[in-house]
Amino acid sequence: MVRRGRSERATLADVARVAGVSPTTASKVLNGRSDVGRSTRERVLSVMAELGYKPTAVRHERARGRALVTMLDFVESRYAGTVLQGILMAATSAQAELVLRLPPGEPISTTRTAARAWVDEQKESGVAGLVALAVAVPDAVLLAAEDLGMPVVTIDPIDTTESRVVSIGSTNWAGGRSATEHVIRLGHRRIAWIGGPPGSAPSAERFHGYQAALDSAGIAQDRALIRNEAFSVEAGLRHGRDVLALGERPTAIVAGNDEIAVGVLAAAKEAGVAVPGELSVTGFDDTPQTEWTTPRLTSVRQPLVGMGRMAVETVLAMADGVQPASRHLQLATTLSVRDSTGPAPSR
Amino acid sequence: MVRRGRSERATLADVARVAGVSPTTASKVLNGRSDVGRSTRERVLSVMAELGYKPTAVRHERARGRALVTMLDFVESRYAGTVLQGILMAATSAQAELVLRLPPGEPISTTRTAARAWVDEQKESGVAGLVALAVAVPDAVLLAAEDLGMPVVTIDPIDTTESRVVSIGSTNWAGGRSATEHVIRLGHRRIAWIGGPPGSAPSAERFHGYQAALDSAGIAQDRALIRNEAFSVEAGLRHGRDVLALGERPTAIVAGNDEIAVGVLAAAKEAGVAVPGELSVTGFDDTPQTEWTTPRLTSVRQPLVGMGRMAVETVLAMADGVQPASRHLQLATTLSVRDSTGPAPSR
DNA sequence: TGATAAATTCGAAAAAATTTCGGAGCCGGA
DNA sequence: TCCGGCTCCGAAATTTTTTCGAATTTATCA
Repeated sequence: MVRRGRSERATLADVARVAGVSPTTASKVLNGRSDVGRSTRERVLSVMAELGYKPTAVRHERARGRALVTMLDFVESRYAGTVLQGILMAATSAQAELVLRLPPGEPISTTRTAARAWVDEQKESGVAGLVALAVAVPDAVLLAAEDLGMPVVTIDPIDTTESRVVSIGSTNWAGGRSATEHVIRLGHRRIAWIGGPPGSAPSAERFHGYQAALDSAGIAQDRALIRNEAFSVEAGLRHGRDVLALGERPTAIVAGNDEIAVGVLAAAKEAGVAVPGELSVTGFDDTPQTEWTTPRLTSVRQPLVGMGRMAVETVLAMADGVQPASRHLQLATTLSVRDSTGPAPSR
Repeated sequence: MVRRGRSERATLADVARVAGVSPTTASKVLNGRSDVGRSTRERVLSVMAELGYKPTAVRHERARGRALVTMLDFVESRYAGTVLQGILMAATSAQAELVLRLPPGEPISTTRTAARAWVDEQKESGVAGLVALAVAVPDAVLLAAEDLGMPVVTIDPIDTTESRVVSIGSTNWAGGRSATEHVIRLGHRRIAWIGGPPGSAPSAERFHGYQAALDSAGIAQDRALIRNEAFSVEAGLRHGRDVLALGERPTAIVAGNDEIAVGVLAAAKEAGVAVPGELSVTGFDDTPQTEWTTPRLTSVRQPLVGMGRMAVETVLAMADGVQPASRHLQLATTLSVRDSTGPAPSR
């Protein structure tokens, strides 16, 4: 009366029969009752696994689709929004659920066991992998994830020293270099750098690209023309004023991101310096703002959507057991040349 | 055989008897099956509450945490990003999972049964409610959600005619009115309106606020000064040029959003019209751009984060059975006065 | 407009799962 | 050896869920 062709699903009674116990006992095992002997419990459990028994009542069929957790701090920026768009699109087309999370707080990020419990919980609820967006994923969580076999991919990690984690970024170095080479090709020789916070890895990488371009063009670096403070309009404005007030002022300024560049444009306007006539300015990120600054801003475009997409694809592949070709993937940047850069003024 | 003194707990059968349905139906209500009529469901639910029926075995957890689905089309805008930030924060503090989704596609949005199956699926995977962000939620899905008792809240719904759905917005009308009143107080009398797409509800509401302010100040509307096309810099630029080229040009322009306002500013600069000396301009949305336009843009600030937060709180409350006070909630806007508005030129 | 198909809604019967309660076996002490 | 207390299990009763078919309403088409 049981193995009828129709009923594909194993029932509790089937499990009980195979395990040689009563349905009652099987039910007790399922519900974690205490009045079941250890060996009996184990036998029942193993039969359940074998028959693939699913508590009918517990309709937690995660089998439908995989879930993916994305951790991020702030959505409220175009950067995060755009990457998220890529993540969302990729997740949708891979038929994976996308769960958003703030990074875990205190106890989890520090304690080893708490982290492990957290990851375990994620796993339990069907999460196939983690995508961390521009957050400092704490070591504890990473270790736990690794131990439990949950793939983690970070996008633009704050702290890139951790090489165990798969990370995805754009070629900040190449981007910084291409922006700088662009103005060098336009004849500029006195080129300032105004970057983001000294601790920021992306900012540092972009800066190194700037340095590399200067080096290979045989241009000496001038300390006075190099600033690193913050990714903000205010910082750009302040350092822009500063740099333009120098006795021998630069003819080009390479900014660490678009906001800084906007600040620089404001400083130039203040000082009555014509852009691009007397000064060329480049940004980084190619945010929509670049289209309606005056003049329109030349900027390095990061493949933000592509980064999100790549992160999802990588995580899902890892969940399937495919190791990525490289632990650190970089997508190419491109330079969007607009009106804020021009030939160096002849003097 | 039922009302035994010993068994204090009401059983499903008791509920069914009191509600005048079969135990089968009561069970279906308990499990959110779709084949129960609306009124029957409500009756059973109320009897359950009355008798204090508790599912004997608190069906395998579920207690872990609630999940919330947010549907959105595009994350890649500051608007969506900011609202999402509020949603994420509120969801986190309510210990709810946040699942992101693109709006369901073809078969689901049209077919009745497909929509119902979709909602059912959501429900089974533990989703407590739906938040739809600036999307046109198809009727089919809404109906299905309502039938199955899944709360839905829309934020800035594209199509506000649907009054059954709880929606959250900002006071577009009041915002449009306050911006217009602001310039009226500054002495302007000839005030243009450049808004978004004619079909857009928010745009229309803002426009009506503009009209109301003119009316109560006793200023006649001038057809030539009213434009509605698109929420874009280009549209703002084009109509800005147009309006400024009029014989008797306006001394103030109220724009439907910040992008349009940016376009207007560009048009004014082109035409050599001083802002705010000869022309006052207001935007709508208070995006960060407003801070670094020249001059800095006066704009209506929407409580975007608050809207996200409110949506989550409302949905979760509804999931707990609390009906919202109103089916359409509006959060107040405030006017951020900056440098792009000034006294009307005396002539 | 009428007929035909499809869908909705409900319940009886059957199946599945859980709880109650009692009993077998197993100590250890009297 | 007998007794009380204990653990572990299952039969029966109870509760819940599922299946499936019927009655009714709604949509669709000729």
